[in-house]
Amino acid sequence: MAEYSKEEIKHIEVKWRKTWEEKGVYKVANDTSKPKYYVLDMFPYPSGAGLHVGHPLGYIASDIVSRYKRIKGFNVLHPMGFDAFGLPAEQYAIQTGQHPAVTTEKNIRTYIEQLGKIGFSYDWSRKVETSDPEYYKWTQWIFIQLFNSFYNKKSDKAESITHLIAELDQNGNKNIRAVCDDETPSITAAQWKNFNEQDRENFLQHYRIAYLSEAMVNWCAALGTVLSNDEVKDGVSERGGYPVERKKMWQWSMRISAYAERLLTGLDTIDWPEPVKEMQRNWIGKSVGCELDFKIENSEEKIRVFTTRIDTIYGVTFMVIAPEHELVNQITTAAQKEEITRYVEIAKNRSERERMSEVKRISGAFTGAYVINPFNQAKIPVWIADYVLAGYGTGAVMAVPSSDTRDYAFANHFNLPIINVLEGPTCDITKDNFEPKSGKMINSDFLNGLDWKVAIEKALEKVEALNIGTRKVNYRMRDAIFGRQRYWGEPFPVYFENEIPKLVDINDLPVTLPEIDAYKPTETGEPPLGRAKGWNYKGYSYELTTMPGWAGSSWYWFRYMTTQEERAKEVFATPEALKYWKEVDLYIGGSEHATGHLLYSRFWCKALKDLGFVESEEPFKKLINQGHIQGVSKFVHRIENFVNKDFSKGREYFITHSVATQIKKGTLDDSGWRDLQFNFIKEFYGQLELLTDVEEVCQKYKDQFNHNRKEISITDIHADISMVDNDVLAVERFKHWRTEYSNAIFYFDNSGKYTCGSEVEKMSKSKYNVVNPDDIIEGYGADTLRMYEMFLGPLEQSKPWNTNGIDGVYKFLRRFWNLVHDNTGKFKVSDAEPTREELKVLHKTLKKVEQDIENFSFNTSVSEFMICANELSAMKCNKRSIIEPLVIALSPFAPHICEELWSLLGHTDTVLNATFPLFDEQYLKESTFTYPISINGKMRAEMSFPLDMTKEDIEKAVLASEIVQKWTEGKPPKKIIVVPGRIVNVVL
RNA sequence: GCCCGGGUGGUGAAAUUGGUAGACACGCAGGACUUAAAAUCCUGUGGAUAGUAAUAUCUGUGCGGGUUCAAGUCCCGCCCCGGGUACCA
Repeated sequence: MAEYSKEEIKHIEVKWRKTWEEKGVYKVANDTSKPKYYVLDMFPYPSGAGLHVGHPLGYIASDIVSRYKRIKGFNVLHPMGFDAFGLPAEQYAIQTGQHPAVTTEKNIRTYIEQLGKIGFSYDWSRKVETSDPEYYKWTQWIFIQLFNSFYNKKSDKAESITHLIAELDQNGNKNIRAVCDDETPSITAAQWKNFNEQDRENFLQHYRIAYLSEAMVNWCAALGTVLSNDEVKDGVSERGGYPVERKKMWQWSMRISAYAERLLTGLDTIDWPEPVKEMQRNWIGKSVGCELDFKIENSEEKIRVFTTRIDTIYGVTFMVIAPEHELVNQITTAAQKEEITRYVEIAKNRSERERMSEVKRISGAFTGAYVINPFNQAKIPVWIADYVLAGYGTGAVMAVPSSDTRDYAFANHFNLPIINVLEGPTCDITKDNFEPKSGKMINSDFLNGLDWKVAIEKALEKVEALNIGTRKVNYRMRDAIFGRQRYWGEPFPVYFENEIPKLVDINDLPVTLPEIDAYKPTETGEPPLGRAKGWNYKGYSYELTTMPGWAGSSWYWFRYMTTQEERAKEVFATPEALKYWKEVDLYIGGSEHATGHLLYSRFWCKALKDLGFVESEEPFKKLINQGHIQGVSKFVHRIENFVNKDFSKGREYFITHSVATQIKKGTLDDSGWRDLQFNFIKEFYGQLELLTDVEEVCQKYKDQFNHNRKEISITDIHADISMVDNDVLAVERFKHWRTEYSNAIFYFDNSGKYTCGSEVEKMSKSKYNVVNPDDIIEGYGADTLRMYEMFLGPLEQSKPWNTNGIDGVYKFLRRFWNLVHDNTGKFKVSDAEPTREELKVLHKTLKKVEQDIENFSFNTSVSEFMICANELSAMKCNKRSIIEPLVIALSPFAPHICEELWSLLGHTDTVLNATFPLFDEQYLKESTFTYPISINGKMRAEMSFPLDMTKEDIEKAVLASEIVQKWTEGKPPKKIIVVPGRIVNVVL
């Protein structure tokens, strides 16, 4: 007996969460008698800032689906865990010396506690943490499987490396068709047999799926570590500003390129948002073309290029190779040496992103060398330029300035010739409508007159006939670097014996992270693990890099399938569980993972399937992207160079938002500036000067202010959003928080308030704009938080957080509660027969809600519930036959209040074991429809007609109506369109 | 730069996928209850013009064009914002 008040909400929510836990209602068994449904949220990284209101957005959605599917009769797996390895914890460790495991554990505990308060139906007994040795043991185990595999093109799948070795023993590699490095030599069985152990391993590395290779990295000598592109700004490290150089390093890599084709075609079999599929397709970047050798003039060397447009071969007027190309030094003539060296030096350390994005700044250098066009023996100059990347294709392009815009810009800039080889209305590269894939060939010898597509095929035949190149499918996707020069990651199950990488015995897993004295690289530039004392495998030193962040998250959904008890069985997941759960039915997470996590996970899933460990080819059947909740940051505005420093004695001056904006725009007028001066003086001297008027004061202190307005600027400084209410700053709290500003002077607006500026930014601790779900729950309860986050808008959309509308959701829940509570707060339900109107409201709601959940349109289902509660309130309906089905339908959204009402309605079992009520179409049938009557497409009137009325009758009735008569002025309309059950449009 | 997404009242948004633009909320305004405030309830609310009023007309979905009986929705060209761009997760 109570009102739906703050105290009551807390009481109800705490009570039910405790009961659910005690009864273990969320514990999921691998119960094969029921159909399964696997709902997964993307693994959170437990950051030190704790959970903010952005995190639960997707979790609430997946929880609604989980609860809904459960009351629809499915056995639902809905687990949660933590992607616990990562750079932030390590960065924190470097700064504070705290072991990352300690801070990570602490953060995880906070997350679990915060998640617990929202009422999620997770089966916590299945939790995984990637940094837990019991978990990463299996990550290491998977690495071992991949190390021991190669990709056989004949069977089109990964196989054991022993198959490859057997074949090498027999025939060398002449019959082997496997994915391997480009520079893999051809060897005979005899050669193979003569190889010593090291040669053999080096050779096998060309084939292994997990292998060592030289890869380009951003090396920062001062920090002794490798940096991500993210951490490099303008060629120097973001932290500290130390120089960064591009350097080749031996790194573990994953031969994901072997799976390029399957990753591409697999996209057609999964229900993912089209944009994400598109991004993966672009990332994989399949292009069909050919590789072609150009002989270097006066040399035996050749330069190999890849092109998709071999048809334009007669338009090649120069060649561009990457500054890192291996032949650069060799081919450069003495005269060009200096220029080339200088260019290479500059280009080398620029990031790929910079090199690709700076399209307007054209740069390059001539090597002095020439190659010969194999089709017409034309002599072609060879340039280097940084728009050509070494890592893509062959690192060399045959430039056709008449059909490629970058080549054209380059040719234009350096005055290189341009030969048109295509003719047609859209073939002129200087025109806006230029379309490279159009027209017919000209200036192209035997290709003349052919359509470009046909010409490609003809030219390819010629290439093959002349034996100067081969057809080739190229993928933009490169193999994935799998090593990190960091501490806080999975150690590799690898040690080195005489520089030969060898695997740790499976029975010795896991290789646990050793303790080290500091989380920094060693003095000699080795990774942090180099500091570990006495850390070795049977006397041999371990691999010192660790696995990247994506290692642990590339298989975690399999681990969840296995119950805690089964995990003791020494398997990464039991075969029974894998067979039952197969793959994730619904995966919810951000689209920022489109080309990282989601691609790597698909890759590992396929590899594990090839090796016979799992059943599914694809890990995530359906994917939904969730938008991000952004923060709204608040700013105070500090005016710079306005008051003389000697005079102000270091006191800062903060001015209210409207004035700051005027200063920024340069629209503040003279009296505004005068007020600024006057206010400063007034505040500076306290009450002393109040007797004098503004003009006088300003005149007196004229010299204390800068009157050159061009030198005056505004600096925006973050204010913690907890100190800002409705844009108004609590000035004293701000001064207390930022003691360096404790004696600052504030300039208020007319109403005597200090108004802050705001901006939408990422929600982050450093921007002081984090909103914690705990605070919302404290004020309104978890049910309101859940429904409000859904009510905010479509799940996929990003939006800034604001609590402006939260009262509406809270009021709805209270209204729903009040349907079955009288005004003294007493529970009251009627067993009377429902009216037809009440049944209509019920079934309309059930229909809409079910459809909306199936379409993941949760915001509209919340609205529908609101409409329903409004209508039932108006009818004063408290009938059990109406309320009870609604309680079940609402329970996935607001589980606490519904569980309470369910129990008040007399049920002893949890509402989770109820069955979702089906809607009945018979209550929704209408016999008439109110047609909008438009004139020339503009709605002018409404008219009701029976739904079975014929078009002709409607037409007559509409034309006869007064309103239409008014518009037609008696003349017959040009046309009249009647769409039954939709609209009538009269065209005049 | 390239790839992907988004832009609708003062605010969050909705719109049967080409068919009444602004459902549902917040906010605001007015009213009821109250000694008063809070809470609650009721009414109104895109903008402009005219009218005491019911109402009427025009205008309106980032900007400029187009297709159509009909465009927030489809097509072409721009502008702005967010994500990714290979060691953030």
